[in-house]
Amino acid sequence: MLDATPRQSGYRHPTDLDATPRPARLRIGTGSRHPREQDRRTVTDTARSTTRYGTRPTMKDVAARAGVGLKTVSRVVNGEPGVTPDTERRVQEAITALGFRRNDSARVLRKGRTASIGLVLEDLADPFYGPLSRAVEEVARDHGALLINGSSAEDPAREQELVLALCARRVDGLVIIPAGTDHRYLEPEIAAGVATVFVDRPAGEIDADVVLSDSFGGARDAVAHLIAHGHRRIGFIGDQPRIHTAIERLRGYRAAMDEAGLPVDESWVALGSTAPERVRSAAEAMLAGPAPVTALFSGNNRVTVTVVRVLADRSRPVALVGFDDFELADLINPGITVVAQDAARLGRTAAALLFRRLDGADEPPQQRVLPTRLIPRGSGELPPA
Amino acid sequence: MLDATPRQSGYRHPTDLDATPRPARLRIGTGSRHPREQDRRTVTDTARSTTRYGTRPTMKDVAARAGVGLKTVSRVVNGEPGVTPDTERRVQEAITALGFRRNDSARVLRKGRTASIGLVLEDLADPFYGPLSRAVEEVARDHGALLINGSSAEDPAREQELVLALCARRVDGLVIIPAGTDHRYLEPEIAAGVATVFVDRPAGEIDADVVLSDSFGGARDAVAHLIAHGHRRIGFIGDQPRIHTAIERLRGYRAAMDEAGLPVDESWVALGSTAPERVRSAAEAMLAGPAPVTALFSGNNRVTVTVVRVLADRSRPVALVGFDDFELADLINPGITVVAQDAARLGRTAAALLFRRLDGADEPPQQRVLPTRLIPRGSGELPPA
DNA sequence: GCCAGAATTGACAACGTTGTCCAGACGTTA
DNA sequence: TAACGTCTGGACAACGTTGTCAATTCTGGC
Repeated sequence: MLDATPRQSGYRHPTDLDATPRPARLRIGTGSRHPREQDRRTVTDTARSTTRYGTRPTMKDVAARAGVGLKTVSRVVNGEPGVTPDTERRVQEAITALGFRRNDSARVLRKGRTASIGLVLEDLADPFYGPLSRAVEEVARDHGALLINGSSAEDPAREQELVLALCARRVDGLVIIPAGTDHRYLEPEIAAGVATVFVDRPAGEIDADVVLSDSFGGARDAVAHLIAHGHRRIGFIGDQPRIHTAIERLRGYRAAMDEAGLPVDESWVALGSTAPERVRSAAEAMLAGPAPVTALFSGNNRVTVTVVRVLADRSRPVALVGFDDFELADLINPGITVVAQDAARLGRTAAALLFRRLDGADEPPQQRVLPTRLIPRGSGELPPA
Repeated sequence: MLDATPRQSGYRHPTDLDATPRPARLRIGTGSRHPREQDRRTVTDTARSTTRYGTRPTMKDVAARAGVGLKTVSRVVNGEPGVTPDTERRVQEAITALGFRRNDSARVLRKGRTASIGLVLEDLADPFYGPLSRAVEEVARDHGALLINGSSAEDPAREQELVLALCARRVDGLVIIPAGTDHRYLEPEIAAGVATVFVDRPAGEIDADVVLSDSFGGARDAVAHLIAHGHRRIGFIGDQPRIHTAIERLRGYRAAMDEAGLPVDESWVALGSTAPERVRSAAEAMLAGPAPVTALFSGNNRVTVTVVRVLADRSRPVALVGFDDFELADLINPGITVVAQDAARLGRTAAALLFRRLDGADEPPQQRVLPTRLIPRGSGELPPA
């Protein structure tokens, strides 16, 4: 696990994300620029070609070409008032001729704001996070900000690495789907004004805004639904117990069983990796033996998919309710009954909260819990076999 | 459509992405910092609190606190040699005490490289792009770079806006899934050394690296597969003709029909929006009438999903092959036969090419075409009804 | 034609970092 | 002890932009 602060020995630039010893470094196409060349800018502007490789015109170049002062160029570029049409035209021509584009790095340095926010999630390739990320992006766009995102791969160390790299880039705010359980490393950042909102799972050991789905309630509904359809032996396969939602959903499962006065055999509960092999063996274990479960509740979309495959291989029908909706769930036969959470809404809500903070809202950290929705499609309404 | 270069009247900062007139601006929590306050840094370091809101310690602060020079702090932070262990320890303590984190904006400005790349795609929420984005991210991570991504929503103006905003941030390279057909606006950027790789669709009007899937070949295989199973009247529903892959897949469709000596009734071909309603009505039109098609070839995953829904509502079986694989395609009954392209591999290939360029590879632009794979699952093997 | 006041313009100093280069401190050798 | 390297540390000037503020040019009214 990386330290939150730089060390000398073995210290790596926070953006040097590669863990391999390979000395992979970015280099621009021109190779390392000899320092003496840095003075090239002082040659007459006619010596500079628009297409000179690896060199970009600056406002100074534009100013020289247009025969105006540096600040005037800045004014034109930023649409500030106080420039005569004639001057503006000359500057515009120079800008076009040189292919100038303002260097936002310098702007950021000067202004102190980056108009960008960071999103750290588990895996962008997961169909649950795509819409969430897109929703955050849209809100950011509405506020004129860009989105930088990174996947933690459910690894706390990598999460921290990413978050700190984003902080070093001076993102204005962070939306985090936490992998780790201790976020005290964020304290100096938050104190320094980086707005931070956690999504899907609460922050660990610090007080911060959180937007959650109602995992407990959704899970309880799901299991109650199965019970209502006559099931007594119900299995639960969930994610690693380190993950908050997994625990909450397990709690919901137990609550529903408890409320119905049903005992829970511990062999009916499997928390762990969502890797297909593990889920498969867990499901098969629950479905074997003299008193197999007659229904399964799966803790997230990845688990559900694997369980569906397992059940497809069997003749005896087994009821199934999955947490998370997924595309085409209605086209499988029977349709898969799910507890749907609205990923896009999670993202939108979190991003809206973030920008409220950035706009100066000074309220205590809040926790928002979004409701889930049970969608019956057939698999959850199968009677016990 | 935005100009490629700044104008005064109505000019918007390239990162001011919102198209609405609302004056949405980022503001940090502390409100606008009065310029006079900028001198606060010269007060004694004991006056600064670690948790002072909205203010971040700089190397200068660390240096003052550790009683060393500025450059020494820089050396420690960057793990450069030439610092005694004792000095290093003092600096480390100051860093920790102040919660210092290097400001990468300043670093970027000084060094000229950002160690970040941009990815512009159509829609992050599309399950095809999630894995692609993740693959690009992984390669970037291996090279110590961060990924900034944006969705163009298939709008050329928005694509350009995004790309130029990324250029203003001085990303080192760009991976673009183009929405537009004219990328000459990128010429100055490429000339300035921004490595650029296009993915999924070729660049318009400029010469650049491209990584594609074999749309033509994949489509031809798909349709030939249907023909081999006895179909003579085959419909094709694809994306907008503006999109390169749509055209290529149509070409593949025609080629297969042609090679089999089959005529193509123009009512069997529908290119246009992939919005569900449109696809639905297109499919229903092809399936109606006295000589309906007996098989459908759908041009991408969104189309396929809608077509599957349409076919699920009908009693007469209709064969279907879809371009793009998707999760659970095997669990629908019958399983959906698809032409699979490897989105992750597209992303990996493109990113690898990009970093080759950044590492100084000086080859002419190249085009890579990745093969597709026909996966028979049942729906494509149905005989004509 | 002259002056006040407004409008335009540009010089300059930050922003926080890193590269260069020089000044001391220290240890070694003659 | 003097002369010589080597090692450490720091002063300083960039990087490209924007905020301040003063200088300059224009305008209109007399």
